[in-house]
Amino acid sequence: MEPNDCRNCEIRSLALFGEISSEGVDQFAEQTYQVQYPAGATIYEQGDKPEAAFTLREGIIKLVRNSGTDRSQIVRLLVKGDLMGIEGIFEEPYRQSAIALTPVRVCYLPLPMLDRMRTEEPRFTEALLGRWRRALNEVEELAVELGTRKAEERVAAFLLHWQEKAEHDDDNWMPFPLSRTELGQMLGLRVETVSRVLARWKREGIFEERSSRLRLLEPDCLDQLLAQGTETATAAHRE
Amino acid sequence: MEPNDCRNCEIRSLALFGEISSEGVDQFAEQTYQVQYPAGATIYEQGDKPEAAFTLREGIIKLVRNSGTDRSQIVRLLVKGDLMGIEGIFEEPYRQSAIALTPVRVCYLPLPMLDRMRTEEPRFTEALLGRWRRALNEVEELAVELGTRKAEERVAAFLLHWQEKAEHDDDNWMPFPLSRTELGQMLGLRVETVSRVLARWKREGIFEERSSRLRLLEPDCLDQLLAQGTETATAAHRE
DNA sequence: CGCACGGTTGAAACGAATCAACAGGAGTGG
DNA sequence: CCACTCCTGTTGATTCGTTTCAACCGTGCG
Repeated sequence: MEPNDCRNCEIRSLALFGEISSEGVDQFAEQTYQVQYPAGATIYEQGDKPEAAFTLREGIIKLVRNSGTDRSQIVRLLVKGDLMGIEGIFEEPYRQSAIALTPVRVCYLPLPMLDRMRTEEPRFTEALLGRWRRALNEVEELAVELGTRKAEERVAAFLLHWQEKAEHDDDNWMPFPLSRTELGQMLGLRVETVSRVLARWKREGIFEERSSRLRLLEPDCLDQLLAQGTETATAAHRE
Repeated sequence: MEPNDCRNCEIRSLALFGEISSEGVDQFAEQTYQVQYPAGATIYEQGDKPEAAFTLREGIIKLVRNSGTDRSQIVRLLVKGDLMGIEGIFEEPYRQSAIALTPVRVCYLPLPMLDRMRTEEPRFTEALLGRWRRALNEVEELAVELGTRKAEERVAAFLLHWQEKAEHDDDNWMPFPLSRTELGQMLGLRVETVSRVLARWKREGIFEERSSRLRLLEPDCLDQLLAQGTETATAAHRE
């Protein structure tokens, strides 16, 4: 819990400060703190009054929206460099809960500091804009999957997207910290459905899994599966 | 197709310029134009290279995302004052197609002008931020509906939300310019399913419909329907 | 007048949810 | 150290909801 050296942050290029001048960063750095949470911890809860936003430095976080239903929906997965909880600068309660899927390290960015940045650093607002835009894009994509694809396709699409997004190390092994239930909460499916699909694909050698990591062996297989839903779309371009 | 008097625009309080000083508005006003489109017209198409953004002055527009599938997904409905196509200022192709559901009037906001505004008017970026934030919120809500609710509930939720969003005139009649097919494209359902639900509700006197307008007679009925899915959630707050 | 299109309805097929049971591993307490 | 429980993943059988296929109606339009 001590002030950061944000100027030399190893993920600064990814993070919010990456888009702000080094001198600009320095004056704010001392007001931020790094915090760690174990897997399963709640960083903040939907509906709570925000006192800070967070940059994710290490680990993976799910943003969960609870809504009326007994089923909750994961609306986004965050990886290194992602920003969360920034809705606070609009005097708005947190719109989702942020829950660690792995042990995580986050930067704690107090709201008053962010408010000052917003007025003093024009680039800051620009940076936020870019983030919000990308977030919107991701959620829209999720909505499309949920609205137009069936179970198998959703799982396939997820795995392929996730491979892009998550940092797959040396030999295509990527982190896969979601339980079957959670994957279901992301894709609008029940545990059993997810389990069946994955179990079958594992048998068929389409991917392998080891201690919360996963590797696609036949990504083309999944591509094809998605392409099948597409064939009419490529031929006739209307609907 | 002649320059606007944006300063005295009757919807300025809603629109993008509402958050910018009157003097600021004037210097940009002469570069904007009003354009009309008939129902069914495409204002812009997903994937195209943007040359402008648009403010919707009158009418209703759907934002449609085409994705791989043969089914397309409506990701948002726009009403008076809403902004669309602003992703252009990031050198990004349009992410959805914008299609008029009714005859519409829009303001044409050329990209070069918006670029200048972005650098010269700090409040402009702020204004965008607010809009992006609200859009994200809406799409997240859509994703939750798609992921967690079944057909009937989705339709009910839509009608209730739409009543909030659309301007219901004197006696609760609201515009309802969507075909059953389109409502299906919004809610991830097929025409027949939507039709069945609505037809039944109409028989049961839950709402009435007249020439693209609709009035809820028993909104409480729909509320209850949504609440049923909720009961476990209010009792036990986890899942 | 005939045709196309949007909405409606029925019957059958299909996909996913639900219910139920079990296996394996982690953690606990005797 | 073993017995027990709890939790996650798996699998099967059944039920339920939605899609699909098909037919029909009414309306607007060429």
